[in-house]
Formats: sequence, C-alpha cells, structure tokens
Amino acid sequence: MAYDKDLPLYAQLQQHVLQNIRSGAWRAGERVPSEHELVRKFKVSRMTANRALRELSRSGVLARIAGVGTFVGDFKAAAHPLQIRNIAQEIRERGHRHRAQLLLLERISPPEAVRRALGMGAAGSGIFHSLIVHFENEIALQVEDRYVMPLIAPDYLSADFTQVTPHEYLMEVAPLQRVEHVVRAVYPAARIRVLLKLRPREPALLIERVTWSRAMAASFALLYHPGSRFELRGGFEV
Amino acid sequence: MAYDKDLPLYAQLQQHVLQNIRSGAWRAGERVPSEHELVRKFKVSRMTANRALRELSRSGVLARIAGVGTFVGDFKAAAHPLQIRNIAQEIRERGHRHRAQLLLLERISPPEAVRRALGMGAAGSGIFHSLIVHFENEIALQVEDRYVMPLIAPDYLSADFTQVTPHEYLMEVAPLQRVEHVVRAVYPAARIRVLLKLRPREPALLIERVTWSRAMAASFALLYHPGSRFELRGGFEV
DNA sequence: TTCCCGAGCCTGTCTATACAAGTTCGCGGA
DNA sequence: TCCGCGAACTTGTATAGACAGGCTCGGGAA
Repeated sequence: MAYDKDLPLYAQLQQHVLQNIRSGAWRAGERVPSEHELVRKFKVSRMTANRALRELSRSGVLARIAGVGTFVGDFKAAAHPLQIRNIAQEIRERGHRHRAQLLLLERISPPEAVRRALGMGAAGSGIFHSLIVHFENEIALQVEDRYVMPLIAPDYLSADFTQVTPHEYLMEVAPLQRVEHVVRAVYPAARIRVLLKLRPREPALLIERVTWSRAMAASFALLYHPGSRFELRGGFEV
Repeated sequence: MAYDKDLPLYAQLQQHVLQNIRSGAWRAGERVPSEHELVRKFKVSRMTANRALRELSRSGVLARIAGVGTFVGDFKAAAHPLQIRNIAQEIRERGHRHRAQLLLLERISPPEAVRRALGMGAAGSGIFHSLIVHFENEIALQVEDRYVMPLIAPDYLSADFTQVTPHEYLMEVAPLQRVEHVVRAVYPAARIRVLLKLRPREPALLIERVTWSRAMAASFALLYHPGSRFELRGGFEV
C-alpha cells in the first residue's frame, strides 16, 4: 500500500478510500470496493477491511447496505457539525480571565415558557432560578438565565456560582443524560441589553439549552451572547 | 446479560456501560471495567468487548489510555454538536415548497473580506459572484451571497440556480474536502434586510461558510437568515 | 537510599474462521 | 409469460488466538 506505513492497516485503508473521494475519482453515490475486494487487493483480513469501512460509514463518509454494497456518502445531505462548549472553560483555554457575577439566585414560580421547555405540568410547585453574567477579561460575554428543577439539585441555592458555573455544578450532582440546543439571533429585552452592554442595534446570539438527567428534564438555560463579540465555529473534514 | 436480546452483543455491552453512566453509578473520570473483566463477566470474546468500548470512546462517552484503563469521559469538556444543513433539502423535508430567486450572477473583482476568507493573494484576478434568495412557501428564509473560485467551477456563470442550489452544483463539479462554518448574530445591511423582509429591529443569523476542494479554498458563502423564522438545532445523548 | 528492570496489567491491532441475513439475478418449471 | 427458488454476492456479527507497546509498581542491585 502506498500509504503511511506508520498507520495501522485499517487506517491506511481509510486513507485510500478518502484520497479517492477527495480527488474526485469516486463521486457521491458511487460504489466503493467491497470488503472482499479490499482483502484481495491489499492482502489484509476481512475484519480489518470491515473495520475500515464500518468506521467511515459511522462518520458519514460512506453508506453501507447489507447485501448490496458500500457507497460514497452524499455530502449534500450530510449535516455539518458546530460546537457548543462550556463558556468558562472556553475563556480559560484562550488564556483569558473568566469571572462570573451572580445577580439572582432564588426560588420562583416558573414562567409559562420555562414550564413548557421543561415539560412541567400546570402545577409547577416552584423552581430555582439564577441569573449570572460571565466576563472574559472584564468584558461581558454571556448572560446565563437558568431554571433548575429542585428535585435534581436540592441544594442549588447554596452553591457558590462565582467559583463554579451552574453547568459544572449540575454535572457534579446529577449525571447528564441528554442535551438539546436551539440557536437563534434575537433582539433581547432591555434588561439583557444592559448586562451585555449591547450597542443600539446590536443583536444577541441566543442558545436555549435543555438538559435531562435521570429520565427527566433537569434544567433550562437561556444563554445570551453579544452579536459582535461571540461566534460559534465548526468544521467538517472529508 | 439483562439487556435487549435483539441487540448485538457489543451493543448490549454498550447499553450496560451507558446505563451505569446515566444512573450516576459511574461518574466522570471513574474507571470502567477493563476488556478482560467484561470478557469474564459477560462471557464474550475480547474483540467484542473491545469494539463496545472502542466505539464509546470514539463518541466521547469513554476515554481510553493504553496500559492504564478505560474511564468515563468528562461531559463538562465535551463539545455539543449542532447541525448545519442544505437549506433546500431541509425545506423539502418539512414538506414545504422551496423556490430560489436568482438576483445576481456575475464575475467581479473580489472585495477585501472575500479575498481574506478565501486566502487569495492581492492579485485576485476576478471571482464569480451569485446572490440568491431561498423561499419556503414563498417566505424568504435565506439570502445566499456566494463567491466562487473560477478555477474550481469554470462554468459557474452558466448554471441554472433556480433548479439546483450553488452548493449542490459545486458538489457536482468538485469533490468537497473541507467545510468551515462561523455562526453569528448580526444586524444586516439594508439590502439584505429588504430581501429577508426583516422587521425594524429584527436581527439575522449569519452563517459564513468556506469550502475547500482539491487542496484549495473553493467558495465563500454568506448565508443570512431571519432571526424570527430560523434556528439551528442540535442535541447530544449520553 | 536510589535507581533500574521486569512482571503483570492494560489497550491496540491483526488474522483466520464461522455463521447469519439481506439483495440480486438468472435459470428452470408451471 | 410469469413465478419461484437458489446460487453468488454483499454486509453484520462473533470467536479464539496472537503479538505489540504503554503504564505501574515492586523487588533487587548499586
């Protein structure tokens, strides 16, 4: 094989497939060699060829149909991933200083929108609410408006959110099971605009995050970011 | 094993691991059973245990260190994926009508911002430019402002972009190698605001997309979406 | 006391083999 | 002509065995 001899065999097979796709020799939808053909051509065992193709299939590069064959995936249809990360960690990884300012930490009767997001019945008994501003080098980068189910984190009101972010705190007290995000561009309410020091027409990037733990909705967060100072990045290779 | 007998063995092992993580029995950073322990406990071969753990490791649920062991991954550090998809396909999958209106299709001298995004030298010889509005049931959902390297798609100016989207066209003529996205909330220029029929203070969600093909930047697209009618969704399970 | 080396664990890879189940296609019988 | 069956191919899964290389820790040598 004319590929990097330092790589394991299955990875060399993957390189072979990827190079043919990258070069345009194998186009979307076209058939790629079967496991048996790879076995014959490259003198490897079928398990090795199987692993090479199976992993490329799992990552969306290939599509496999039992009994039919393996085909080049359709990038038109592929979803390209973006990344949402922990704000405090992101700031620290940039080598900057993170500071959290706690504005509210209370038990309230949940607003209708929050009840809907968390799938609460009408008889919402009360919910924990925190409002925190996150600063990167003393410049506001996120307003975190969060609602937490008391059942999941009974001691939420006594946590020190200047030291640990609510997300980190919740990760400690309850195992995370599922996360859902919705990202939108919004023109936020005046209260949020002030906290983020938004300029007159500057919009905000809003991430709505719902987390599940122990088979129930645990927390609903509205994460506001200044449009001019925050962006989500993502990529997608081969 | 007390798991779904219809699942393959390696998947049943994964269920076992995931249930222990979900329930909180195994916390982030803690050790999980080694392959040998799984072999003894569940009477499977090591290759089966290896596959179960390897795949969970690849998806970030576990972290493995050769010579040491396998550990529960740290969700605090995990990045949560969002999805960016082909707009025309997304609309059609919702069962709605997609229509593309071509406003500009020309060869121009590239603006500075475009030259930078595509990594062009100062002597940019000229670049193809298209401006298209995408409608969902006759409501504007995206303004696509795209710049394409002539080397990659020499016949770009003679394509029919009411029938095929530029992204689909480029996928046909050049193999896709890499995609990068940046997502921001912006207050767009008046020209864009008119096309999207934005209300007075309504912001837009802007996706900047650079694609590479044959080891060079191929295309730079600015995708504007109305803040009130467009959102990105993503999730993350276990 | 300090340092080095090896035993014993771990993951990573690879092979040969086996069986199951899905698809395709052509041949032969009704 | 039409239908059904089976051969030949495909992927999916599972096993047993092997070797390589990384890490830890303890015992023995300097």
